[in-house]
Amino acid sequence: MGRRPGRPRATGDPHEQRDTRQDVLDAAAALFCTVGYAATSTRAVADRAGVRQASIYHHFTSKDAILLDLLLGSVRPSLELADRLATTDDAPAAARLWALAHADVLLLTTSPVNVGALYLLPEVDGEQFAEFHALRDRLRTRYDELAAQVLAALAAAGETPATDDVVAVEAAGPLVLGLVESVILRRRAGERLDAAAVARSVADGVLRLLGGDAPTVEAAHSASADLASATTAATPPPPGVQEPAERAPATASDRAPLSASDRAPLPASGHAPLATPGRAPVSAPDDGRGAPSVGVTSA
Amino acid sequence: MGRRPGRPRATGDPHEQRDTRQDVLDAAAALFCTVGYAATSTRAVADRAGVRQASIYHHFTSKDAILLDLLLGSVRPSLELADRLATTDDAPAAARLWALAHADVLLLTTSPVNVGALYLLPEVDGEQFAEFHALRDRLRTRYDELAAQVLAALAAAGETPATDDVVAVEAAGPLVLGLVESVILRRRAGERLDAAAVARSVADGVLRLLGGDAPTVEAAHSASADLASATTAATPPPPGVQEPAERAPATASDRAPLSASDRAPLPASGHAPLATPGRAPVSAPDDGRGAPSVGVTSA
DNA sequence: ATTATCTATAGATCTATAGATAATGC
DNA sequence: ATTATCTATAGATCTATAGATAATGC
Repeated sequence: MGRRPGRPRATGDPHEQRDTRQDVLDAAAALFCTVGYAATSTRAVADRAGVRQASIYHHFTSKDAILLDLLLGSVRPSLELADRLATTDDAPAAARLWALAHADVLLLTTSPVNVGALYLLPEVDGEQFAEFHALRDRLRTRYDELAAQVLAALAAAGETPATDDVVAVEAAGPLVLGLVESVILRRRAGERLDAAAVARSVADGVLRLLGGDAPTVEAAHSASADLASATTAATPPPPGVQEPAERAPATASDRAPLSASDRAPLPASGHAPLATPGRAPVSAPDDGRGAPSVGVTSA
Repeated sequence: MGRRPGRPRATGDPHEQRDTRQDVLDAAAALFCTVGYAATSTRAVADRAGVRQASIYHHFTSKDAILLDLLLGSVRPSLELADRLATTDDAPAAARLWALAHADVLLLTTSPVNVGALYLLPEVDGEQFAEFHALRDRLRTRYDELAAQVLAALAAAGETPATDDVVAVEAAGPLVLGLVESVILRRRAGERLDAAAVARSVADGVLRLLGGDAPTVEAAHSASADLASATTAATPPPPGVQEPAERAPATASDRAPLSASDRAPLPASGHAPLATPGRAPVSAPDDGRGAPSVGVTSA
C-alpha cells in the first residue's frame, strides 16, 4: 500500500499516504490559531493530523519548531511582495502602498486558516522566534517607508495643507499597518468577510487615512492593478478557463506563490488586479476547520 | 500585625497587608497579557501576587473566573462611555465618534498593563466568557451606529460624492473599530506610545477613514472636547492643584472611573478634553511589569 | 466562631525520549 | 540498511481540593 519507506500509519485510510510533515503543520496551524499555542497539546495536533503523538518528533525537534515554521511561512509571502514593490519605482508610492495593503489583506482573509492570528499568540514574543521577528520588522519597515513616501507625495502635490501635518510622518506607518492587520481581529471575531471587498475597502482606507482624497485613492487603486500584475507572477487564469467552477473558494494554492523563482523584476503578464480570488466569501465563523494547507513548507 | 481576620501571608512584609483578591487580579492581568492564559500557571499568578497557589481559590472558583473578571473590567468603561455618547444627541455624530475613539485609545494605552491584549487570547472564545462577549457585541454595535451616522452626515453635507460610497456603510464600523484596536497590537509589539498623541492620531484617522476632510476632522476634534467634559464626570483637577507632580504617570485611579453612580446625563463639570493624562509616555517595551491595578474590582 | 491563609497532595495532564515494528531499497 | 511510524513511559508539570493553622471577633 504505502509506496514510500517507513511504517504505515496506524490510523486512516492506508491507501492515501499523505505528507506527514505538512499534515502536522496544517493541523497545528488550525489549532494554534483558534485554541492557542499553550492550550494545544501535541497530542491534539497529532490526532488532527492523523498520526500518533510521538510521530511528530520525527519531523520537528519540538513544539516550538512547529510554530516557528508556521510563523515564517505566513510572513514570507508578504515580505517578498513588499521587497519587490520597494524596488519597483516606476509607480507612484500611493499605488504601491495600495497594492501591498490589498495583497496582505487578501492573504490574511483567504488563507484557509486565520494564519495572521499566529502573530497574536503571546508565546510568539519568545526569543525562540527571533528569526520571525526579524522578518516582521523588515515588513514593518517597508510599510513605514511606503507610508512616508505617500505623505511626501501628497504634500508635494499640495493636496495636503502642509501647515499642520495631517498625519505625523512617524505615526503613519503604524496606523497603516494597524488598519491592515485589523482584518485578523475581524476574522477571528467571526465576521463573515468578503475577501475582495474587504481588501479593497482596507486598501482604499489606508490612503484616505493618510490624507488622500477620493480622486487620489481612485488613481492609486487603478494604477496598482497594473503594478500588481507586473510584480506578481501567478495570477489566476481568466474565468472560464478555470476549473469547472464548482464554487472553488480560493485555496492556498490559488494564491500567488511568490516563490524565489520569480525574482525577475517585471514579467508583466496577467491583468487581474493581483490575484483577486473571484469572490471568495471565505471566512465563516472560523472554527479552524476548513481546508488545511497553509502553504508553509519550509524545507 | 495583620489588622484583619485570617491567617497572615507567609511571604512579604507582614505589615503591609494588601487586598488579596485585587493582588491576584493585578498579577493575573500582567501575566495573561504578556505570557498568555494557558501558559500562565496559577502558581505563577500566586507567586507574583505574593500568596500561595491554593490561596487563589479562596477568592476565585477557578482560573477561568479570574480571566472573566479581568475581561469584564476592561470592557465596561468603554461600553459605559459609548452608551452615554449614544444617548447624548446634542453633538454631531463625528464629534461623538471622535470622543469615543479617543477615549478608548487612551484607556488602551494608559492602562498599566496592556489589558486590551486580553481580547486577543484564543481562550476567550470559550463559552465561559459569554457574558464578556455580550458586552463586547454591544460596544461593537455602538461603533457601527456612530460610524453609520457619520457617513450619513457627511453624505448629507454633500462633502462625499454620494455616487460611489466612499465606504460601504456596513464596512464602516469594523474599519473604525479595527483602527482603534490596532493600538493593542502596537503596544504589544513594544512600540513606545505617547498616549495623547496616539489617541489624537487614531481619532482623527477614524474620521478621515470615513471620508472626512481636514476641516471636518478639525471641527469634530474641537467639538468633542466639550462633549467629553460633559459626558465624563471625573476629569483630573487642573495641573497645579494635583499631587506634588512627582511624575505621576496616569494610574488606574486617575482614569475616569465611569462608575454606575454618574448615570446623570450631563453634569457638565470639567474642561479638559476627556481625562488626557498629562503626557503619559506610558508604554515602554511592555514587559507586563509596571504598576499593577487594572481597576477591575467586580464586587 | 469566623475568616483567610497555609501545607500537602490527588489525579490529570503534557512534552519529549527510548526502543520496537513494519514498510521500502539495495 | 534505511526510513517512518508505532507503543510505552519518565519526569515535570498543573488545577483544584482536603484539611490544618493562625489571625480577629464575640
